[in-house]
Amino acid sequence: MTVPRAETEYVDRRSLHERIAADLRDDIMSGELAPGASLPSTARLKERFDASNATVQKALQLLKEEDLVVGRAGASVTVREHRRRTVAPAALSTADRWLTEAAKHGTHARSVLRDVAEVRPPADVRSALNLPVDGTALLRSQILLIDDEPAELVDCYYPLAIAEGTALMERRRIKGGTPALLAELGHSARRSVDRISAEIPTQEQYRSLRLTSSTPVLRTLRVVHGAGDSPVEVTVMVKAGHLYELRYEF
Amino acid sequence: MTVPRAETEYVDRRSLHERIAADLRDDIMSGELAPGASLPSTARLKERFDASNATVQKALQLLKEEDLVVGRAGASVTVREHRRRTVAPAALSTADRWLTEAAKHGTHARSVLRDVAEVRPPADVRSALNLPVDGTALLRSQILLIDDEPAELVDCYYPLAIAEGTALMERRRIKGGTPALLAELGHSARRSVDRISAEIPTQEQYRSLRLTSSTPVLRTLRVVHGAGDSPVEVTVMVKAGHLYELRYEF
DNA sequence: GCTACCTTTCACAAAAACCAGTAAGGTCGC
DNA sequence: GCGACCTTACTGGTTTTTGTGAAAGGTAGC
Repeated sequence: MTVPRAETEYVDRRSLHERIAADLRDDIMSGELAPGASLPSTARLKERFDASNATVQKALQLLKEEDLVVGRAGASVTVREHRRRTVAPAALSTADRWLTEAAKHGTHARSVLRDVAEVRPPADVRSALNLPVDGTALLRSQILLIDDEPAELVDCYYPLAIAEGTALMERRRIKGGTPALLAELGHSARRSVDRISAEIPTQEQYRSLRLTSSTPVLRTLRVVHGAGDSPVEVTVMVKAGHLYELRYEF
Repeated sequence: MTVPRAETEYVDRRSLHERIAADLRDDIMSGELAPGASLPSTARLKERFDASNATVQKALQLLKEEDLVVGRAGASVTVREHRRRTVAPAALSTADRWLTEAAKHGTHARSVLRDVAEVRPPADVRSALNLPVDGTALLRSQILLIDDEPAELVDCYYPLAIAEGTALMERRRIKGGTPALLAELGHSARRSVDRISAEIPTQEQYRSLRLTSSTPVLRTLRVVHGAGDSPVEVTVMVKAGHLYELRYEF
């Protein structure tokens, strides 16, 4: 019968090995533990976190599954090469720019068109498109693969008034990219607004992005405005948190 | 003795009630379930997720702890008012701008100076400041409170060459804000670069921000460049993921 | 080859997650 | 006020996870 005090006693409810992993992960991601460096030994970590051998091991197991560290029996657990993919909004704007960008870094990237359909978009997209509650839009759903690993989910929504009768409605890749096509149609982008948030992945996202443990996702809701500031395209991009970093300059 | 197939069988390893909470949370955050709306009944959720009564309740319990929903016995579990705080980079630049911004929205915000000290900054900050591995910088660590709830951790790092002998080194609030002071010192901001990532909170962050369940955090590493493009200030901002949304326009 | 240090693995107690079912009691439309 | 539907709470029982401690076995320097 423990009596929790209101303010003073605030505890982390995650399991011990998750907490240990969280702190070590931060040391790695912040660069405190650089790639190639060794983590403190199990004995040392036992001390630092006041945990048992196996619990520390389980924490390390999590980091291994995230491909952050490798352990060799007898030697030490070392930090792997893990540079996060930095992506600036300009590079984001089309999947194609993306692909060429990736090629420069020696990685193989490709996008797969998952679905093209007229759907009732989620409420936040709907309001960005100025649609009524029962309004529909054209959805082009893609998934980006880097070295054949799923890396990002991209859902592009277009107003039907714009998409109707164009190549956008066809279930195949747009040659030259959608921005070029939209520009041809007289809807070139004048202004873009990104809204970024960190989310806990849904089951769908978890499976599609092949996430491990409790990785968060980075969600970007992009509204592209055309002439007269009317919305031309709304894109929802969901990336695995540990793979990406967004870069904005101003 | 189950034989896991390599590619096809990829499963979500989170506990069932966490997965249920994740999907419901997405319905709420995307606006699918608007504030005031009722969630499906326990019986319906049991069906939808193929779970038992108690498991569904546990999922709902998580959402209640996040203040996303309220349940009244007999009636239904309804979505609470939860508008996320949207914050644009301009409004971010000083804690003071922040405070006046908050006042406009009828909320009470204040910042507490936690610490002022010369420290060896984390590696990513260090490299942004062009410091050697053993270099130090001045840290001004603050925490932002909104309605007396911790909302954001702000760590500002300044090169010693700039901070030395100025009010920055004193353990008290800067009148007029640090940007104004820096400008006076001849280090006005010419260019800023933000790098945004989603992270799993460390134990420190978890406790300081009073996080619940497995909420991620939104981390912004801002590098402010002055004349000659030399770094004048590096700020690390860590916000609770469910409270914030970043907005960038270009 | 020896030794110190390290990771890894195994056996086992305690805790929790989960299920099925039941029951108490609140809310709302009729 | 009645009944349908709802949230909440509790029981008992199985399975999985979390945690501990000790032992097995690899690595590297001497």
